[in-house]
Amino acid sequence: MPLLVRPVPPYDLSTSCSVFAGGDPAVRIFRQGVYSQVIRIGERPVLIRVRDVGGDGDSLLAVDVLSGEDGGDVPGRDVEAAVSRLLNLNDDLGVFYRAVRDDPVLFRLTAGLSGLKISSSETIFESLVTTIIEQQIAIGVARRIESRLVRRFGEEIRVGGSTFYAYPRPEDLLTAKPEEFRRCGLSSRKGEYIVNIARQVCDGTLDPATLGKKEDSGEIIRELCRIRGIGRWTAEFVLLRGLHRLDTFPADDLGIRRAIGRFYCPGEGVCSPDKAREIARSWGEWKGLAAYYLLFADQQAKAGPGGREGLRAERLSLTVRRSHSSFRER
DNA sequence: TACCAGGTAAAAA
DNA sequence: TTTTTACATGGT
Repeated sequence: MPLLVRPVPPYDLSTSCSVFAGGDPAVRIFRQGVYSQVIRIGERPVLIRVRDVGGDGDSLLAVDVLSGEDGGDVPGRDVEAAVSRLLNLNDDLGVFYRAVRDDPVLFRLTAGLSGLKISSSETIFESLVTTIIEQQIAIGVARRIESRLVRRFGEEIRVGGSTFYAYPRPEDLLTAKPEEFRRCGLSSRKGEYIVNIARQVCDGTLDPATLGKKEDSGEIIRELCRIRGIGRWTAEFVLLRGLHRLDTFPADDLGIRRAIGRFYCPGEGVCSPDKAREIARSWGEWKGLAAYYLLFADQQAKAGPGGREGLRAERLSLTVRRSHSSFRER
């Protein structure tokens, strides 16, 4: 019997998880309407499979929880909390849509992407590792390197004759050798950064939980930047994905600047970080989520209306657009 | 082949 | 203080 979870509407699982299409089936993937990943409940790794079984317009998620061969049951309430946190099911997008409805670009994009919520990393440590891997290289390349890393260092569980991997914890990476990172395609220097951070978490020098509770995002960014391998760009993405601070706006990010250029200054190419900040000013506490929508829309536009992805996305936006207006009122 | 892609730290100027 | 450079892989 699957666990049923009702997201705060609007929510669209297909759109929100489409970034994981083409992922590694043993690590994290969205395929045929099902999102699957190994998460930890307490310390226990379990495989979750999430699909939408809701009727017209209203999303209702069915979550199958599959333990490894030696495992027993885990509390449904804990799974619900973990999945809600991972997919940010309790975010109220209506508040965001109303906040940016006077911005013509975002008005149009949020209408087409209604129900798109950011997925979070399971832990702050995970978001640190992910974002370091992503530094400077193309996102697709980063994803493949990360997948090799998870397979190499993550705890494995066997479900139905297949193997799946949990994301490596700090203690799983403590003794990793530079050449092991190299074999995964990661530079040995990035490997160094990751092991250093793992060590700091294990010996208590760095306490992600305490860090995450700080009210002031700027203070967290300054603190993260003191860690070797973490610059402002990395810190800001950790705040977005690891701490779900949706007001964080990585203005230096090339992808975001390109997306803003495309939608706000057509023909001018990539815009400057200063210009990006200026345009983002009116988005208030929603700068980060707005940037995510722009990145997403930019990717769609790049895939092109003729491409498979483009066609799929267009069909999707047609089906969700019908229900969009109701979340926009008041 | 060469260059670039959701940067960063360290060396050089 | 500001400007280069090395680093990694894979797509164009």
